[in-house]
Amino acid sequence: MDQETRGPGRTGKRAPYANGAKKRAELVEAAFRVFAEKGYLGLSIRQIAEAVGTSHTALLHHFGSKEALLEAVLVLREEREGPWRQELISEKGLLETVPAVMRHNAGIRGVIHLDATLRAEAISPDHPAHHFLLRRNQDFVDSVQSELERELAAGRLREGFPPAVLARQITALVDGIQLSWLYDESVDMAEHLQGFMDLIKKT
Amino acid sequence: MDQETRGPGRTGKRAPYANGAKKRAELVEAAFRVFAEKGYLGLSIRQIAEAVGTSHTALLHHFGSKEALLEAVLVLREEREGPWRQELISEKGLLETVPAVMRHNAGIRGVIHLDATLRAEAISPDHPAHHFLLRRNQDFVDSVQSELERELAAGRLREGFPPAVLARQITALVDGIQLSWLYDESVDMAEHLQGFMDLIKKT
DNA sequence: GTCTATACTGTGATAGAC
DNA sequence: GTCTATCACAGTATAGAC
Repeated sequence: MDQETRGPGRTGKRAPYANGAKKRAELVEAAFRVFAEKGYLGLSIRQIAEAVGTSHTALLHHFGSKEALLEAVLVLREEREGPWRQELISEKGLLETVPAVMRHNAGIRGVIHLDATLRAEAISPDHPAHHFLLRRNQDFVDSVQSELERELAAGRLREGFPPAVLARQITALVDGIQLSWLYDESVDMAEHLQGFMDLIKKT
Repeated sequence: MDQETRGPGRTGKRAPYANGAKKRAELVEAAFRVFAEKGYLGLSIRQIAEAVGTSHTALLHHFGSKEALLEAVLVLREEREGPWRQELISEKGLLETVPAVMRHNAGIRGVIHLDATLRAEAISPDHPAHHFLLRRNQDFVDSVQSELERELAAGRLREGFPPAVLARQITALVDGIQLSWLYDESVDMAEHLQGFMDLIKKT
């Protein structure tokens, strides 16, 4: 949650996670792999700990709660994929990037499953991951919207459809299609997003 | 789940739920009201039982499991709203009905919350409500698709966009926008669905 | 700082008395 | 049909060993 910018703990005493940051990072990494490979099927922290190779209390020592661990996994994913997405956007533009992201997501089912589950669980404002997920979603909407404004200014979009609405539609479509796909993998996520891009493109 | 057509139990002995059906229906009705009014916030069956006015074991006796109760609530909702939706479609057509349904859903937040939560929880195929939700979703996609084909044949839709893809996009958009709205009620669900309808309409 | 051991509360579920 | 125990399991909190 609150990992302020702070150099790798040289002093080794004052700050929490001064040396523990390394161990913590390993655990998140391992947990990420467990989710990505074995999927998210209502795993208890005891099961996660076993798959990762520690005790469940050790996990809690580093993360404080189960939800905090789950959130840390999603943060890791964001850190890992954010730059890659941004690069792809500036290379190929938004209209090609979104379907490409969907193709990529089809390869990390467990993480997408975790994402969908946590997002529904965290609807209540007092859920520990609520604000993180709300912010992440809003950031995504904002980033899509600014790209849409660029495309619109370049004359590549149909007129009369406000980017703010289109941005939220795209975001919602991603969420909804991922849910559909989690229920039935024969749903082609990229195709459905590509279809939407074709709808808003100037003919 | 398996409420076959069966007259109100006259004999009062052989069939399960012969007399219990009345009590069961009351319980579902009460549970529905609890969700619609107080919202779904990780309620335990003990809390639901208290709000409904029974013991949690009585609920389990009638429904077998918590998920079965939740599913029964969604079945009740389907039975209640299905006919209304169908009527609206034949009156106003699909393009006006979908936004109208979103306006209606904005008035039953707790049920929408329950729906979103259960849908994410039931992704795993061995979840008790998995097949019900998969079928309900597929039925919705099919029904939207056949309406789109009618609209297309009537010349009211842009050409080159297969109804099968559009139908799934609309379904996913409904799911995704409802999620967005659960996080932030200032999101206008009807507006976003109306916007999509405008995108696929023939100009 | 890191981890183990242990116990506490609440969950969904089951068995059996009435 | 309903209620009283009781169950195994969940997430969590704390004390203390290394």
